Formats: sequence, C-alpha cells, structure tokens
Amino acid sequence: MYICAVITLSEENYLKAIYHLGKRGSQSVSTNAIARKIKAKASSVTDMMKKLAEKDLVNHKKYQGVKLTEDGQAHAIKVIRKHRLWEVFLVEKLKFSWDEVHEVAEQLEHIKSEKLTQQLDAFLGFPERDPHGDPIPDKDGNFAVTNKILLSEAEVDTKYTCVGVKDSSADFLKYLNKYNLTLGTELEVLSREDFDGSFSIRFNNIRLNVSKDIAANLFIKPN
Amino acid sequence: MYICAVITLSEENYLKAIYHLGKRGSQSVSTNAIARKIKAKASSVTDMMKKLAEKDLVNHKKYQGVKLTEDGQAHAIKVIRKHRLWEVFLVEKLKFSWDEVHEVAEQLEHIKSEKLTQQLDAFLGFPERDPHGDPIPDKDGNFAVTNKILLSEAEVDTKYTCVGVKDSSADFLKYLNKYNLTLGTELEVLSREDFDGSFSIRFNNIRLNVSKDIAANLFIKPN
DNA sequence: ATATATTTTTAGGCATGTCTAAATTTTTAG
DNA sequence: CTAAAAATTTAGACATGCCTAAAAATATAT
Ligand SMILES: [Mn+2]
Ligand SMILES: [Mn+2]
Ligand SMILES: [Mn+2]
Ligand SMILES: [Mn+2]
Repeated sequence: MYICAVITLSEENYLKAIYHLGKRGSQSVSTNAIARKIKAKASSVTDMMKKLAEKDLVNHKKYQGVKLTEDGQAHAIKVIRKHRLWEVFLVEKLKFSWDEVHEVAEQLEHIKSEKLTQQLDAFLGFPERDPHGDPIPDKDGNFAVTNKILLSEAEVDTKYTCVGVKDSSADFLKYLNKYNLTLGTELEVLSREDFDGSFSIRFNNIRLNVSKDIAANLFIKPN
Repeated sequence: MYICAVITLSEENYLKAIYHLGKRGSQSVSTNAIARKIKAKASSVTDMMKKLAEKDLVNHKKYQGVKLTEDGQAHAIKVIRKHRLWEVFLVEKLKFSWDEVHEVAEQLEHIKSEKLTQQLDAFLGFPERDPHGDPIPDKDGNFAVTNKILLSEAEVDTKYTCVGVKDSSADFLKYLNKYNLTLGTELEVLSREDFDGSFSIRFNNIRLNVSKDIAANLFIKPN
C-alpha cells in the first residue's frame, strides 16, 4: 500500500484539466491549453506543473508540456467519477435540471471519502452515464465504451438515438431543452446542407434545422 | 438584499466553532476556547477574528473575546443546517453508521448551493433531527425546541426515551452501539450511585451500569 | 537562415491561513 | 495592592496558489 500524499483541490482541478485535454492522442498537453481550461495564467500553470511533477503526478519536460503519470491519471479518473456520480444524484434524486448540475458537481467532486463514493454509486444503482451522456468510470477506473458519433458525422436518411452532448454548457443544454431534445430521443437525419454544414432532423414528430455548431456537439448512435 | 461577501471554508469553521461555544449564555467567547475547538494556536485565532470583525461577522473587543453578529450567527446556522442534513443523508440513504458521518459532513457542510440545500432537505422529508438527535434548523434558521435533559439529571424510578447524544465522538457512539442503545430506545432509571455519579438503567430487557461520564453525555426525555 | 512571433519559464509580489517567539494586557493569588 | 500566572495580541516567518512583467526557448515565416 502506498502512502498517497494529500492532493489539494487545486491540484485535482489541474489533473482533471490535463486528463480532458490529453485524452485524444498520447501527446503531451501544453501549458497554454491548461491555462485556458483552468482560467489561469500560463505562469501559474508552470508553477503548478512543478508541484505535480514533484509528486509524480505528471511528467514535465521544460517547454514541452506535460503528460499524466499512471498515478496522475488514476487520480484524475477518480475525480471525474465523483463529478459524474454527483451529477446523476442531483438530477435523479434532487430534481436538478441537466443544465444546473455542473457548478455544484465541481464542488462535490473534491469531497474525500472512499466510502461515500462507493455508497453513492450503489445508491444510484451503479449508473453507467451521467446526465450529459458521459461515461462514469467504475471504482477501478474503467469506462464503458460506446460507438457514439457526432451528429455532424451522421449519414443522411438514417435513424439514430441521441446519447450525449459534447459541450455541456448551460447555453447549449437550454437550447436542447427548448426543443425537448433529451438523451434517448430517437431522431432521423433528413438532410445535410453542404453550404453551411447544417442538418435537418426529425424527432418527436417535429422537424428541426440545426446549425453546424449544434451538430458538432450532439452525440448520437445508430439505431 | 445584501451583497454578501464570500465566506471561506476556514471562516465558516470559525463561525461554527464560535456559535457552538457561545450558545449557552450571551457572554463572549474566548480566544483560547476557539483555539482549542479549531485545533489552532491562539495567535491564529486572533488573526482570523480580525478578518471576521472586518466582515462584520463578529464583534471583537481586544483581549475580551468575540461574539457573533446577527450576520455571523445566521451564517453559522446555515453551515450547521447543511452539516446535519448531510449527516441524515449519509445515514438514511447511504447506510453510514452514526459514528462514521461526522468527518464527511465536515466537508459537505461547505458546499455552496442554496438549491442543493433546499432540495436535499425536501428529499430527506424535512427531518427535524440529525442522527445524533441534534435539531436541524429550517431554511430560516429556526430550531425545533425539545425538553431533553441529560441522563445525569434524571430522576430515579422514572421512564425516559433516549433522544440524543451530547458528545458525538466515534468512541462514545461505538460504546452505545455495543449495547444497542440507539435513539428512540426507552429506558428506565433504576438508581443513581451517590459515590461516583453512575447510573443503573434498564432498556431492551437488559440492565446496565453507566458511568457519570456516559450519563453526562446522553440526552433523554420523560415518557 | 534569420528575424519575428508565440510559448513557456523565471523573478518578484500579494492574499490567505497557519505557525513560533516575544510583547502586552488581564486575571489570580498572596 | 502588587507580583506572578494566564490569556491575548503583535511581529515576523512560511506554504499555497495566484498574479504581472521580463527573460528565455521554441515555432513560424520570409
Ligand atoms: Mn459537469
Ligand atoms: Mn456531466
Ligand atoms: Mn457532526
Ligand atoms: Mn450530528
């Protein structure tokens, strides 16, 4: 058993940011990218990278960005697990809307108690996805995989089910609320406009034109 | 409506400590008493009292201790409300034992979201007491009152119901667990030993001798 | 290939919250 | 009523996490 040095709230936020930025491709994550995500200055990021490197949570090569170590990734995944479990709790049990949960989950994800996390998971029935369709890692850090694609990559004249959102900003979610386009909604892709990349889709007996930007943020899977 | 400056986690802990220390008697709370409670040095307490006084959360007269202002008391009560609601949640929904909840509630009590608190309260059915029998203030800060007394003040040959614990340390709670002396248990006070202040009580068809220290930490109310 | 632009790091500073040691005030005892 | 003890505050320091400005390294463009 390791004696795992205490990881601060701030450090957890950096680990999570690096994880999210680095998950596509095995390349390293740049200081500026982290700064943008965290809304901090690049110099603050450099400072923190030194601390995380000291704790063996990242590998940092000067001027070359960082990569999470095994330990760093494992910890990032634990924070993400808690974030998503709490989001499920807020929506399923406390009647929050999916556009209201993120801010509160950002706080709750830092609560430290193994037992709390496991019991919450059980209480919620071991959910596989959070209210935005994102997979919830199990206690060993394993994610369920799915064959979801973006609406922007969909084939015309094909039926899909809406399974997630890429951008889960309140603005985007409220747009979807307006048309009752919830997760699980079945939709048919009617056409794609080459000119502006917009799509025409049908769901719940309504026909809707969605812009390229909308299409690039809605995950679907073939029926 | 006030623009209520942000109150830090540390400040909340001090407000709560002052509230608990000050609730009996309207006298002011001493620096040393706070230091003991918070497990900090007296000099750290003085520093913090200056900050809280600056924010009008306490009144501080040099060398004379502090008292909570209306604002300070209101905020302390909000933190206590959250602490106790979360303790109920952990016990009722997540199968924690009453001796395991305090540490986690110490973290959860600082989560900032009015909606979260109100919805949690509703989800739990607006409980009036936490797992240790302590009253949960409502959203306006009002406590239910009860006529509880300590076992050490009980009359001999009288029947009572166990309604709370004064000390909710894990050690004391585990002692009670051992004898299945839970809240709601009916008990009869059989005798009191003048020599050492111990009591003989009967409950659940067992007879138990409890020391002065135990008796001074168990709240009961007459049947 | 070199000058320019961009990225990243370093240097120095600030706020928070803690500490130890010393000074000051209040309390207690003789 | 004073002298010692206890409580409290002040002074100076340190770690964390952030900032701005300047320096250094890397990337880009002609
Ligand atoms: Mn979220
Ligand atoms: Mn989410
Ligand atoms: Mn508690
Ligand atoms: Mn309690």
